[in-house]
Parts: sequence; C-alpha cells; structure tokens
Amino acid sequence: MTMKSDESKVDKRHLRTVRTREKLLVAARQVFLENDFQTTTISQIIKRAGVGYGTAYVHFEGKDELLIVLMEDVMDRFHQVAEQPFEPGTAEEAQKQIEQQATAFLQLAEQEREMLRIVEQAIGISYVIRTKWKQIRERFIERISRDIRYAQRTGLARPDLNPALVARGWFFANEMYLFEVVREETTASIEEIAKTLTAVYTTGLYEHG
Amino acid sequence: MTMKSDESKVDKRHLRTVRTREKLLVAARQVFLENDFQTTTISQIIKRAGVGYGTAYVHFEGKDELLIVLMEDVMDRFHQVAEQPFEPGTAEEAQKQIEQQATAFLQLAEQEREMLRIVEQAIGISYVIRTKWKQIRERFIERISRDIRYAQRTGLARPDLNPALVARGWFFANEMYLFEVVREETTASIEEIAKTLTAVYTTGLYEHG
DNA sequence: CAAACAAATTGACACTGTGTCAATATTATC
DNA sequence: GATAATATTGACACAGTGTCAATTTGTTTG
Repeated sequence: MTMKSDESKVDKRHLRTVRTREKLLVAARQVFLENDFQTTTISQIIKRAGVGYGTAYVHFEGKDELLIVLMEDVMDRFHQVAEQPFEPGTAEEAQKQIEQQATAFLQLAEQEREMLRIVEQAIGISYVIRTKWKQIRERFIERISRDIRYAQRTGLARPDLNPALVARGWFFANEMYLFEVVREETTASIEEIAKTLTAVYTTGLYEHG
Repeated sequence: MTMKSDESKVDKRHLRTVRTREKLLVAARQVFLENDFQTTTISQIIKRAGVGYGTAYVHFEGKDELLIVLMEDVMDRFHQVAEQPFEPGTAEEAQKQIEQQATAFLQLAEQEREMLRIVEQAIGISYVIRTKWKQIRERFIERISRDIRYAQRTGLARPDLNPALVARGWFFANEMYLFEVVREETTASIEEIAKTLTAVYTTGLYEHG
C-alpha cells in the first residue's frame, strides 16, 4: 500500500503536475465556452490558468487535445444512450423504444449544449476531434445495425433492407437534428422531432391501407 | 451599343482586371484540389497565378470568397436537382420519383467529388461558406416540404406528420451520405443507398400486414 | 543539510500565415 | 505629353504556433 515508487516518491512533485494540468483544463473550459473553438488561443488559456506559455504544451499537444479531454464526460453519456437495451416483442414496442432512444439522444444535446457547441465547431477544424466524433458515430451505427438485424430475425422488420445502410441513414438524421438543437435552431420541441423521425423511420411517410 | 461608360472606356483596363481575376481563380482551383482548404495559402495561389501578393486581396476578400466563386457551378447543379418536378399520382410513382431524385443527388456528389471535398472542409472552417451551404440545404428542404404537403393534400401521405420536420430529417440523411460518397467512404453503390433510404422514407422499416 | 540529481515550468525565439497600404506601374483622357 | 484614374505590388505590422535552453522547484544521497 505504501509503495515508494507510486505514491510517496511522486507526492509533491506529482501533485504539482496534477494541479497545473487541472488549472489548464478549468481555464480551457472557461475560455472555450466564453468564445468559440476557432478564436480561442493557447495564450488566453495559459493566461487564465496563471501558468507560463510553454506549460500548456508540456501537458497537452495543443488546443485539440485540451478539448478532447474536456469532451470525455459528454462522450461517456452518449455511449450510455447508445447502449440502451433493445428487445421489442412487437412493432409497437419497437417504435416506442426507438422513440425513447431518439428523445434521450436529443435531450442530451440540450443538456450538454454548451460543450457540444464547441465540439461541433472543432469537428470542422480539427482532424483529431473529427476522428473522435466518428468513433461515437460508428458506435451508435453499429448498435443500431444490431437492433435492426434483431428485428429482422424476429420478423418485425423488413428483411430486404441492408441493416448497415438503414442504420447510417437513421443515425444521420438524428445527428443533424442533434446539432440543430445544440445551435438552438429548431422550432419544434425535442419530443415532436423524435416522434416524427421515429414515425417515418418505422412506418414510413406514405399511407398503407 | 457603343456606349462609352460601359464598354470602350474600360476596354484594356477592364480586360486586365478580368484576366488577373481569372488567373487567380484558375490557380486557386488547382491549388485547392491539389491540397485541401486548410493548408492552401494565399501565397501558394498568387505564386501559381503569377501575380503579386496584395493582388489577391484586391479581387477577393480572402480564401473563402475565392472558393465561393469556384463553388458556383456545382451549386447551380444542385439547385437544378432540387427543382425537379414532383406530381405523383400514386404512392408507387412517388417512391419512384423520390428515389430518382435521391440518386441524382448522390450522383452529383460523385461527379463533383473533388470540388465538394474542398467544400466540405471549408464548411467546417469558414463562416461564409457554411452560410452558403445552408442556403442550398434550405432550398432543398423547402422544396421537399412542398412535395410532402402536396402528397398529403392528395391523400398519398400521412397527414399527421409535420412536413417541415420530415423534410429536414430526410434531407439530412441524404446530405450525410452525399459527403460519404465525396469522401469515398461508402461500401454500397449509390443506387443501393438511394433505394434503401427511399424505401425506409416512404414505407418504413417495419412490416405492415 | 548541502550538494547533486531529476523533473516541471517558463518565456524568448523562429516560423508561418494574414491583411493593409503607400509606392509604383499601367492605362485613359484632354 | 501632361494629368488623372485605376490596377498592381511587396514590404510591413500583427497574431498565433510550437520548441527548447535556461531556470525554478522538489527529491535523494552521502
């Protein structure tokens, strides 16, 4: 328990490192949220953190990595939404569960609006962050594909459609609405959006007598 | 016809201006396509065009405006696709026409891949270009909304869904696939993507007996 | 406890790119 | 040919990045 190499040795020194890192992260979050990703500079962040210029580069590779660390909490919450169970017995149950997931997804956008505003900007600018976001996306799509295959096996869903293609399309629509919610550009409520998207997705826009 | 103010007066001078502008545009296109939007610099462009540094700023506000002018042809073609007529008599006809439009949309992505690759990058980085792209998008969505309202009036489509919301979702899925095609990240053919998206959009993923 | 060592912090520096503007070159007018 | 109008130019000031030798701070050892 009192191993020298891991705890006592690094006591004060390691503590300083951790504190500096933390100061940088707190400052970065503030500066990012007060401005945007583009216009935020390392100088602003180190000034706010009260550390020297070079220090930022000791702890992080640059603006991108700073944001990636700040994104982590939000991303965890997305993963949680992605992993919700899906085992409907009927088409109605399926529709209900899908609508719930879509709602949860968009509500997350609302709750994490501030951070996601920055993330969206960063996706456009930074390769690393774009890659990070793609991971989230692929995880969702993979999960949705699985759900579709399940529904096809149990005879609920049409077997003639490529699950991966359908899953992508469905997620894309949700993702775009997610960012509309983040930008507060939507007129309709989250519930109505989720309901409408789900209705089209599950039963289609056209009448079938 | 031989009005002094518009033609003869500006003859040689105006010609020079036009030529310089053209040189810049040609050079910009080349440099953009050989690299990407981020890494392309004004210096590279003026060097290629064989003009002085300041000249670029006389003719264009910066990299963004240069690209906007280069985008125009592509955008015209998108507008043409958006304005295809839609007056189906039956649900089958509707599905066919929608699938055709989706295919045309994705084929355009394939044909204009190079330019659109740059455009996509620029959307993330430049406010002006993002705005420009939003105009295209809104034009499509407006058009799709109209088509949906038409189908609802003629009793083909479900009347309980908000046309604007449905239209956005449908376009978003198409738009995301457009950029996947541009990035050559798709495994499926354009025809299969269009067919699958349309099938879900019009009749839904789930079975209805 | 005072060297000697190790690790963290720092800011000056070299670089890259931007946008501006006074000076210069070209073309038009009288 | 002189003067006026317009187009072009590149040097300059500025803003931000990332690096690294020097410095500060903390740890160990004789």
